[in-house]
Amino acid sequence: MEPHPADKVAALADVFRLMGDGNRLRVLLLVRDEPRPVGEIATTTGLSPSLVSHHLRLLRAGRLVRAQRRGKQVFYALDDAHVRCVLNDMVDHMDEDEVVALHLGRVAG
Amino acid sequence: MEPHPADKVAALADVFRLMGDGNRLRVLLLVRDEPRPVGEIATTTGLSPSLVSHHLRLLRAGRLVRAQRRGKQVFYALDDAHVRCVLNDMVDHMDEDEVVALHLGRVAG
DNA sequence: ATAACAATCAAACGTTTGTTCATATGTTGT
DNA sequence: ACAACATATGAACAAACGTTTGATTGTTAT
Repeated sequence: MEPHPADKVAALADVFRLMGDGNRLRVLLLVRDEPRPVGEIATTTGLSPSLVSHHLRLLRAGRLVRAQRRGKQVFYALDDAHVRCVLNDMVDHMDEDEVVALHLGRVAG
Repeated sequence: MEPHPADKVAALADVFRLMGDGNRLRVLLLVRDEPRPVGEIATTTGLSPSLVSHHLRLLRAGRLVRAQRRGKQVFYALDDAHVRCVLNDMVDHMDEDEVVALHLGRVAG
C-alpha cells in the first residue's frame, strides 16, 4: 500500500510550483473569471508584456491556462476545472484566514 | 476596487511555492494524517535526515507544519487547517483526474 | 507592401533554491 | 561523566528560476 503514486505527486508539485510565483499567481487570479488578453494582463499587473508572455507560456505548458486568438489579441483563460477549484478554494481560505486572524488578534487594530 | 490584496497573494504564493517541491510535498502528505518523527519521514521517503530537516525547517517557517518533541524524537504534523484542506482537495482532484483521464482515454490501455 | 500594434521567442544575467557534507545541539541511557 | 541516538545547523556548490533586453512572428489596417 504505497502512500501516494510518485508520478502524481510530481505532477501535483508542478502545479503548485507554477502557482508558487507571485506574478504568475496574479495572472491566474486575473484570468480566473473571464479570458483576458496579454496586454490587459500586462497593464493591470504592471509587468512587461514579454514577462507576462513568458509566464503564460509556462502556465500553458503546465496546462493551467489555455489560449485563444481574437483578432490581434490572444485571450488567456483557465484551462483546467481543477485549477479553478483550487484557486477558488484558496481565495476562500484567504478570507477565512482573515477571520481567524481577527479572532486571534493577529491583525493591526 | 483592487482585484486581490497584494500581501495575501504573496502569502498564498509562499504556501504554493513550499508545496511546489516534490520532496516537500511528499513530506507534507506523510504528516497529513498523523504526526511523524523526522527519522521515519527520512526512511519512508528515502531522503537523508539532514535534507528532511532542512525542508521541515522551511515548512515550519511557512507555518505549514508544527513540531513537538517526544523523547528523543521530534514529531511533525500539519500546523494549519488550511493546508490540510488544500492537501485533501488536491488528493481528491488527483483522483478525479484519474477518472477524467480514463474517460478521455489518456491513460495507458 | 508598408506601417503600427500585439504577442512570442531566445539569449543572457543575477538570484534563488535544493542538495550534500560536515559539524553541532539536544536527549536518553549507563 | 560518557556514549549512542535523533535532529538541527552552516557552508558550499550546481542547477533551476525569474527577469530583462532585443529581435521576431503574426495580425489588422492603409
